[in-house]
Amino acid sequence: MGMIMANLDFCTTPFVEFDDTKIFGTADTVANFAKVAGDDASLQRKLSALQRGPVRFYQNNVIALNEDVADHLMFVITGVVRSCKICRNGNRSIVSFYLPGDFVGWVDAKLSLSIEAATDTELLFIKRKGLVSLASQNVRVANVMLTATTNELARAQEHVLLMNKSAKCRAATFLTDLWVRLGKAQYLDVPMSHQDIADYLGVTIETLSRSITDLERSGLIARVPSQRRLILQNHFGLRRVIN
Amino acid sequence: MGMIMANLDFCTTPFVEFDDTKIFGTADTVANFAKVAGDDASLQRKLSALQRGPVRFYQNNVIALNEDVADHLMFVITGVVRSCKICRNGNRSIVSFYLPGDFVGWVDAKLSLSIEAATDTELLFIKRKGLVSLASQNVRVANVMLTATTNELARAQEHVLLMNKSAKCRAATFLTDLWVRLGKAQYLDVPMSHQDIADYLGVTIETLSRSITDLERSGLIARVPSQRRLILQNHFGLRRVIN
DNA sequence: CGCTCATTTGAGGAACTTCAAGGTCAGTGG
DNA sequence: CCACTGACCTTGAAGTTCCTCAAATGAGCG
Repeated sequence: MGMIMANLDFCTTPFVEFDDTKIFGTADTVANFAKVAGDDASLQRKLSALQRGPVRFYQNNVIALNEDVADHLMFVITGVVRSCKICRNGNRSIVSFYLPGDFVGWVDAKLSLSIEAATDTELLFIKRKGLVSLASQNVRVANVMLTATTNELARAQEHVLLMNKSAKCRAATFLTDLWVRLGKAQYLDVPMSHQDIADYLGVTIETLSRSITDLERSGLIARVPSQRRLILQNHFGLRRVIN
Repeated sequence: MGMIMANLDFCTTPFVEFDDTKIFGTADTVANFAKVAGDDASLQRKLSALQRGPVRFYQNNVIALNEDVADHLMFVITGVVRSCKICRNGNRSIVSFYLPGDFVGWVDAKLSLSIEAATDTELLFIKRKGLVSLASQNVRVANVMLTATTNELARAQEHVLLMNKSAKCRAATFLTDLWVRLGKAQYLDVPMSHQDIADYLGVTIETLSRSITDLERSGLIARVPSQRRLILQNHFGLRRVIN
């Protein structure tokens, strides 16, 4: 089964695999936590003993504050999850988006982020300690955990790099990476709101809008009216902007 | 032994501990990789079999390109290491600083960063595969790895958050966190150059200089002339700026 | 249609960068 | 001891990017 690990947000290189077996789902589909176990039926049972759910959340529901995730990790099955922080002056920053196949909640407490549903979403809740102790008995589980954390680390580092670029570059990078993650389809249907994207990219919604309009005027992308749907037209040109 | 895990860069909450035993060194001292093993002599031997070094690098030496770190992880014993990227227009971004007790190189390949010595430094090179397989036999090693990666992830996420603040706030945050990490001594001796700090904070060196001068004029910090030495005078005021 | 919410557009202002020059300090050689 | 040098940091003035505030437009829905 050529399933792809949804390694998640949008400033990162496309697909990540664990071992030789690609696991989890693509971004626009459904991920399956049991696949962490591969064909090992006994391990599958142990894994499912750790999980609760799937639990459904609607757009903009708060799923957890990460003070609360000390006991549980989350696993995204469908939809998009965001982790964000609102600081005293009212500004919101989105630290990360999580797509199907991603684990949420590696980082507990330290920074107090809010885990929220960016779209309607379904999640599994997984007992953290159980998973950790399973990992110390099973190489496959340990590797999945290490891969998941280092992948998220890589994405966070790319995010830091992105914040040093111009607004237009940030927008072009975001859209291109999203398009790649969603399987390079003809149309790019953006699942999250402009406000979410703006808060992720560290610009205002007005600046984001202007950046996208700018990309459109340059012929790099086109918009299908009346939907959050785009077409990336000039990949070479986009690559030039991104760099 | 009340040793503190040097969890590294400067936008993060102060001290992180693993298990009940605090390991590694403080930032201004020397870290010891063998302490990962605790009192287990057999494990200590296995760990030291994986390591090469310590290897010494001088300031601004390139230690590795992270395409090269597929086989090896690094462990900082003394000094400060930076990971950075220079993009086509010549701008340099520093993604992270690593202090004694930190592991460098969890993220291989994906984003092509350069690992460099921000000060004179001593490193251990550790066989990645050996450590990973050791972790699947030993809970303690597995936990150290998970803690190290999630700590670095937390720092990277704080870094993202920091990039959405004003230049003055970024500078105040950086200096305060650095002061905490260095043990809250009377003086804060900044180990890295202003250029490095500026590239880490995503501002120009001029803006950084103006921000620091501004903090000084407000009486929040004071400078000891002729050295990279500061005194944080008004912690309450700094906290107000940081937020 | 009329409402609401999301996005777009415009004009002015603030924050930061760029460019250019000056200052400080440690090391070096006279 | 002093001048010279180079690395590093600071300061000033002008320019650019992005933000803020305000208003208009568009999309979805009863």
